[in-house]
Amino acid sequence: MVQLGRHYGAGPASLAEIAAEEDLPRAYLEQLVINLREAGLVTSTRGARGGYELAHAPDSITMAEVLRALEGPVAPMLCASEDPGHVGCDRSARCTVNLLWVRVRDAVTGALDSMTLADLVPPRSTLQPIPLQGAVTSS
Amino acid sequence: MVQLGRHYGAGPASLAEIAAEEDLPRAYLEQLVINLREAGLVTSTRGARGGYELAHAPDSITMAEVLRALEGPVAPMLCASEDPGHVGCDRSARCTVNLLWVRVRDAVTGALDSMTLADLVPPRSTLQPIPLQGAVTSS
DNA sequence: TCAATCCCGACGAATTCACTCGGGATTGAG
DNA sequence: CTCAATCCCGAGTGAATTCGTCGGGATTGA
Repeated sequence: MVQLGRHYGAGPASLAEIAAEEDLPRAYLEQLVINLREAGLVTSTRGARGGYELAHAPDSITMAEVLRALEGPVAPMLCASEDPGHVGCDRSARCTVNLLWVRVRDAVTGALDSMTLADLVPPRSTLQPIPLQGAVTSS
Repeated sequence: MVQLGRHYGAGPASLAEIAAEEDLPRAYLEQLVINLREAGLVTSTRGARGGYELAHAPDSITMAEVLRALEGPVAPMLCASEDPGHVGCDRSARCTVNLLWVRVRDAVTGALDSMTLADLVPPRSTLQPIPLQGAVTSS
């Protein structure tokens, strides 16, 4: 997750922390992170004070990698999956629409490849601290 | 559907015909075509010998129009819908991932806009008649 | 030893997708 | 005029996917 990118270089982050910051159930995050670990994108440290860390720098991890790890091969339709071993649909011979999906798929992967985790880690300077519409202003 | 593109200029095609050629249930096609009609992409003729026709030339209908008619506004995630009146997700303020989805969406619409129905009507000369692997070869 | 943390498999509810069903409204042909 | 072909329409169903839960086991620093 993006949260991990923000946290990069500060040691492992526990799921409990991330769950609190992202407001998502911890049990759910566990499932997601399993895929990230198997894809080699994050490393885990077990035991007390353990947690997860990015396996390498945020700007060397493309969103395509992340998405593939979380949701499988990019495939707008099953007949246009990235996975070379995908099953062709029965109509494959006459189905010209496949061309369309392949183009869409390439457009998507292009967009995903062009962004890295670092692009989504908000530069602190330009990001407002979310003022909660005037609740606790110091003025 | 593409089938209608092939049929362009030959008078209305009945759903029964299309269903036979595409090997899809007629009742299902009815549902799809309703959206195409409401979007002004096809016109219908009722009564005996009626059917559907493209409302204008295949090369003036982009696949983006077709897809929007059939599946609603392009939206890889609900927080990045084309529809300006979409609901922002609760995290909208701090969620930088939105940027990613908007880019993906634009890549997709770009690809869809660049193709017309005419691109998917197979040029007869280059399309094999599907030989059914050597069943009736004349050699 | 103990508590924090990761690890893992199974389960469940909500939503979406592809498709069916049954019947009504229109209209050309005989 | 009548009839059959065809479009029109809303409701319903079954499977798959997505998002999330639950309970318990394995590791490890303090």
